[in-house]
Amino acid sequence: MPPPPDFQPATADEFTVRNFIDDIIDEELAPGGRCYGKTVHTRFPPEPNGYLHIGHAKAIAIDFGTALKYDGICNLRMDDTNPVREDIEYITSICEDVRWLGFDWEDRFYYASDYFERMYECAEHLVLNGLAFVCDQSAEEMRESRGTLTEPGTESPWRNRSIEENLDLFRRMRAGEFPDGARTLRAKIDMASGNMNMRDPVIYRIARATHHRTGNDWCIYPMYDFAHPLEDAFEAITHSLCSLEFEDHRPLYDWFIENCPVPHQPRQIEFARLNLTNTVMSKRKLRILVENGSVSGWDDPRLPTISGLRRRGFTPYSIRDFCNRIGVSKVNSTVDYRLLEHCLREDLNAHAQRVMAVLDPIELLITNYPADKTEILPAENNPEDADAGERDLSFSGRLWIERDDFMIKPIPKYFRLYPGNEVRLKHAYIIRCTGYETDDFGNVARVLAEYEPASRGGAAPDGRRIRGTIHWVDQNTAVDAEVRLYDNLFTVESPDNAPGAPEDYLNPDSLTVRTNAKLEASLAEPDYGKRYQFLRLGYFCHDNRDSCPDHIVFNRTVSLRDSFKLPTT
RNA sequence: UGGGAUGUGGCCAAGCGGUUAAGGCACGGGACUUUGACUCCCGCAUCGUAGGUUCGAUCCCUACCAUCCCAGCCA
Repeated sequence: MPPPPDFQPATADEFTVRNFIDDIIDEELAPGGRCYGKTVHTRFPPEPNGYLHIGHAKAIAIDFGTALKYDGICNLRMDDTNPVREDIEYITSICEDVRWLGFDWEDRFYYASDYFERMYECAEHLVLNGLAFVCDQSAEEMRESRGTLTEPGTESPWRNRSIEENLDLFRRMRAGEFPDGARTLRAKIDMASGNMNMRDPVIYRIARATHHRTGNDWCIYPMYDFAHPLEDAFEAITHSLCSLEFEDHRPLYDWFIENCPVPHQPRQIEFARLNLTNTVMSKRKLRILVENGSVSGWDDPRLPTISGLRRRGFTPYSIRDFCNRIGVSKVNSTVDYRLLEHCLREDLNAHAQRVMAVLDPIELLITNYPADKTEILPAENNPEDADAGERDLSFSGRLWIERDDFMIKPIPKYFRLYPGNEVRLKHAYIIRCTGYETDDFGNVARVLAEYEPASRGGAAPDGRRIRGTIHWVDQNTAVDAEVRLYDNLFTVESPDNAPGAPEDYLNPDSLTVRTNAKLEASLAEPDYGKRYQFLRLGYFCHDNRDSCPDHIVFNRTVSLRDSFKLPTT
């Protein structure tokens, strides 16, 4: 598939932070090790039943990143073994997201469903070796006989059928002779195991569901525990990296690898999945937010979905950087979302084009500036990047400035505009506030000031210090726009652990819309995928869904750090 | 006396018997500043607890405590 417009491919030199998985791999790659002489081969195996989120980004970064570190390869594989939950629509979005994140599976895009025939053969092999049996227990009976966490289960009455009968029954299961749920194929392991997964787990169920790829070819489908190790083995995966909850599935993973005729012996290694403060990460909880209208959709910019982050304006690099910085370990943890913001700002600071925009405008009238005069002032595009060049700004005596940048009676340490005070208009002139006008309601409607002609460009001719510099937009050329400001979706750090439901902690101010924003003229044409810094306000990008030339809509990706807090009114 | 795993500062996370116990984020100071941004300085831990082994333990042993995962014909 073609790369997305803001494609930033991941490179091996990004992945230098070592972790415990690398220690294991190093050992296995050494002479005499399990993988001596082999190419490290990993895979990212999403189930196509939902959208990817930043938790997946961590897994993706580990799977693809580990391959990159070792000059190995990583497959993208749709783990589509349960047709009743999966849908083709998710496949495209998953591919798009992985690609956007900067990872490349080249020609190694696979479907678990492509292995259904080989998996079936493995199952027959188990039957033939007396390691699997067809069980007639109902789901309820099976649950009852499974035992509990502290008590062993009891063996199924069908456990000791002959190999011939099992083979016959299993073939008839495949042939569609039995109704859904009537029988299962189970591995014959140990009903007394302390590990529930080893208590004769089901490996095939009967389900007449139309599979998005195999259609109605099958009426039996393999279970994850059986299918996954086989998929890995078929693809010659050396390291099957997954999250912690599969730790106690590993004995079963190994059991299938040992007992099935597979060409390779992959090893499963588990790591802790990502949790982020002030948000939720599970597909189920995200779905609730989408379906109950708490957010506008799966790509709502407040969501930690990859599509939401993309729409919000995150860069792929910042997400990869974040994944590298949080590290990889086996400790359940919740990472402060501010680390994510830090990675974002760091990337954006270096690359975002600076522009000026006023989100909550009030008029500034420069009384000693000729009424019909207009001039063009140069402005640097990015002080962090000398190659970014300059652009022209139009200036006149009638400007828009930020409401927050004026106070009738200044609070302590306020060095913006107030009667009598001097301030610099960024890139333009030094002005002194001479007064203000209010509307019928007593609100400030217009600020009056005089400019110092000799300070063109912003420098004080006598070198005196000007404490405050504010941004502005020329009324003559201003572009109207809607600007959306975002804050945490939840007011508590761990909505997952707080009493009640996450929805009880939704932040009513997670979205603030400024419908009357004024932008400098250079922003008249939408440039999707381009990131801007609105001076003193933060980083912004066009909303990739709603912004158009007739109605410009910007999203605030993240605010600038701000050590000065205006009292909240 | 079910099984599996984990415990290093507010949040992540190095450390693998001898270190002043890395680094990042956050936080608090300060410098610089035509973005109160950026950048730069400074500050910020005795390693879950209790014993033990050792000349010496965050690293080894024992016990205890806490937390997480597992009883889908989901993945």
